[in-house]
Amino acid sequence: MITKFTFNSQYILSELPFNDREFLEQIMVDKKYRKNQPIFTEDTLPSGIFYLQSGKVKKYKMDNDGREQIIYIYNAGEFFGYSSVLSESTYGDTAVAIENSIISFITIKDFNEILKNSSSFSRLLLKSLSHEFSVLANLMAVLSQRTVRERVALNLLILHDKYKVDTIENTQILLSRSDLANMTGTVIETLARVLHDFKHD
Amino acid sequence: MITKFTFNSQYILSELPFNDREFLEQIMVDKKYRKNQPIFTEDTLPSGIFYLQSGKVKKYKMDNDGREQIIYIYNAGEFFGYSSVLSESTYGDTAVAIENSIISFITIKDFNEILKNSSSFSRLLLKSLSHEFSVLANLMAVLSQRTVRERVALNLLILHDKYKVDTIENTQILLSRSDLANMTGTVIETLARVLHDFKHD
DNA sequence: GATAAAATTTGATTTAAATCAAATTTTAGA
DNA sequence: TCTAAAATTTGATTTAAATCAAATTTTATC
Repeated sequence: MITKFTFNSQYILSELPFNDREFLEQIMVDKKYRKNQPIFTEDTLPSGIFYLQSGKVKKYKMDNDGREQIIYIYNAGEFFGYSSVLSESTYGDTAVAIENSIISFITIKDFNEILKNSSSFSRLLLKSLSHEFSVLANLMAVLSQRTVRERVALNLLILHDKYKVDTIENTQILLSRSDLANMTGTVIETLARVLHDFKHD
Repeated sequence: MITKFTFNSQYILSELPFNDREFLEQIMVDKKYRKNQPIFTEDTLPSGIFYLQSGKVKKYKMDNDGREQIIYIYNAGEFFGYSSVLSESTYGDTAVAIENSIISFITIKDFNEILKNSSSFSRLLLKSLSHEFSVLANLMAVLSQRTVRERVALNLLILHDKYKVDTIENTQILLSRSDLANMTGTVIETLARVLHDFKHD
């Protein structure tokens, strides 16, 4: 059920043939990002794609009034920022590290190179992107049809899954109220009230 | 601006190398669909992909209470239903013809064949799918951040573009109130009121 | 460790939009 | 063309959630 709301590009690296994977790992360049540090910004041209080695990254769209709608929160092992490169357009959203993160970068040139040479890679990307498309469609339906309470509950489930470590009991969701509100599509006051109510259950 | 909200897979056919296009057009099988006839249904397994020769098709998700959220309305020249095949999953939504339509069908077998043999085709699909992903992200932000009035106005612009014929003046949006409401994420009563208000402007 | 700043919670009020209900108009079928 | 059914509009009311405001708690900095 939760898979309807989570991307799964993690399998790209693991399912890639050895040679392709070797090449990819050689050309990736790691960089550390501190919490709150931007990775790319809406409406700018992409210079490559990203692979999240560790940490968490939020991707959001900002409206005219400065309200942000979080589209997705990426977890370790996921590729991101590739759809703008593939569609040959500017970034449609902004990506910011919400924890200290280590992110690998692959230049457009290298990305196109591997895309050209590896049909496995492009096939895996197509598969991953198709799933991501369905996730956004599911999120769309939730945003328009479910109440704030239901959306908060769903997002807590999704986040629990993303933040889970060794044992389920130890899972802590280290996310600000404003990020959770911006994921859910509500304001922080309403979110605080809903969370308060949930504690009685 | 409107391009942020419209798919553009039309270019796939036109940009395809001659041989690939020939092959594709040979294997496509046309079928007529009457208004309101379903094309595929949520949670069923895909047996191929579709190309809309003429007419209009809505794709929507149904929630438990029977409310539908329209994800997209396809126009002539667009491919659809391919993301479920690519992600190797069941259909995440239901497609229904909202006008009498002619739709070409390509079996999974043939689709995978051309995908394997034509790097142009897979590259074009990747490009198209990436754009479609960004469209859904944009729609998500609109659904969560804009008022009903704003969403209705935006959807009228989008539909005007989809329904436009020879001259702009002749454009008629032949879409039921309930479909427009389900696109906008509202109920028909509210939609009727908003449209009433718009007529004074 | 004290203090300021930021984040979160709680309270009161407003508002946009849904719901419920009924009237009117349009469409389709006999 | 008449009639019934479906679609749309209009009206009254309710409700979920946003907004405005202030208090409290947490976090970061000197």
